Amino acid sequence: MSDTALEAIALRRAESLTAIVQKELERMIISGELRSGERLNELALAQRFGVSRGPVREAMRALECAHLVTTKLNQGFFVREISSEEISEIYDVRAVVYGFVCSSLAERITADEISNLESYVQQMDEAISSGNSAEYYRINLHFHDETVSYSGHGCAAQTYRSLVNESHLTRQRSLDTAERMQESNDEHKELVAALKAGKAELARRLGEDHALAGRRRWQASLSG
Amino acid sequence: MSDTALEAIALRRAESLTAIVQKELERMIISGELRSGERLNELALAQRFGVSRGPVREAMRALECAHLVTTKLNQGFFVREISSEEISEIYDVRAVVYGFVCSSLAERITADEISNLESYVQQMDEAISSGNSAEYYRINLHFHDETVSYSGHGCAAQTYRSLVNESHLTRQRSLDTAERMQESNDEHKELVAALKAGKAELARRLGEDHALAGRRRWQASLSG
DNA sequence: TGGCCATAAACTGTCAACAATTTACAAAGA
DNA sequence: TCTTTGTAAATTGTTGACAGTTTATGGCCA
Repeated sequence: MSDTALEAIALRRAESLTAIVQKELERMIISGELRSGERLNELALAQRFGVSRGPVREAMRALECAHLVTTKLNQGFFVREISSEEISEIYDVRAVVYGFVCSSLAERITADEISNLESYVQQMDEAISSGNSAEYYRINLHFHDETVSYSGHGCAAQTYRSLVNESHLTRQRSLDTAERMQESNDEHKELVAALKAGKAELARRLGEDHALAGRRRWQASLSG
Repeated sequence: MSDTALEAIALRRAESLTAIVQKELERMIISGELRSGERLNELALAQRFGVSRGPVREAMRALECAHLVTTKLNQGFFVREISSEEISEIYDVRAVVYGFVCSSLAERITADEISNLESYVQQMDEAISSGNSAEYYRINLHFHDETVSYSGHGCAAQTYRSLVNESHLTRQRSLDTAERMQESNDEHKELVAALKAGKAELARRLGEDHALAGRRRWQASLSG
């Protein structure tokens, strides 16, 4: 059988409509394409995706469990509206989980991984220099996602990513000034240095503090 | 309108079939009524609950997101099989989250809440005396659930409970010997004392250590 | 003009049916 | 006896339809 035929079969078998719809809805919510509090019309979404309501409802049940949408009986699904208090709480839990991830990582990180992280830090510095906050935001997300990947701790990674996903429900972007971006990236540098030195307890504290500092920057961006 | 009629309407409106089925499936999985790795026949379950396959599938999608079931395309849903490594990882994250919960709680716990916790500790001592490990297990779960409730931290509570739920996928019960139960309850006593004294950092450490000691007891029960 | 009620439209919750795939089973051949 | 192959049964993935609820519309009356 040809490779392309095998690929076609693999693609066909790769995932259900529910999985595809779920990913796309998640993307639309996180990106803000679907706004906070917005009602999700099942039929309209189904037609947009070219599927029936069944897969759409299944996808929404999964997103409900992930706290990205809520449901009211006989009224349907809504993009979750998240309060400042809830965001603040997420930062708390993210902080201790990320602290744990960093301490674990300090004891197992490889030379390649360190150089990757250093590269991201440099790219973020460049993004700051060119005033490209969107680019900084993107690399910053990737930097943290890579650290949790490198930690090799599946449960911590899942927990962390789930909390980050929830955080995206606020459209407030805290890293929008050069000053805050620089502050944040300086913390990255300290953290990477601790990871490189294999100082687990220091990395834990720096990781935790970085998340909590992120909350302070977010809070500052609320008033500013 | 009569009270009973209002109640009936309230009940009718309270939740969807999906929510009811989800709760029941969750209970059946956690209790072990549905075994690890077992395939979940949609039609059979639907008929058992007296509903159609739609609500059953929606419930399973939510449980999939909660990591209680997995899915294979065209093969359906299965109760998640969890490895020792995964259980061990869950203990790690539970530990840091529970440590955070305890430190928060130390700074806000009320006198009533303290006396409740003390009461649970005493009940657990009695369960040990009478050799009732099932009762100990039950109260122990409740004790920890109450501490996270009292913390008032919704996100930490949800995260903790979700992890505890996953833990239940292992049918291994670590608190099956009087020695381990006593050890565990002694830690409870220390923790409650720290909470009572308002010592946040100590409570954090004791909460975290208690969870990690729980893992050691679980590991001991594996070999023993 | 503004509020209220009746009616129609839209939408959700649920179900039953169909198509496609997987699994079980039995017969045929080595 | 052990594969292998082909067929039937069972099961999943998906769809469309129906009932009940909610929301929107419009006329009526104060």
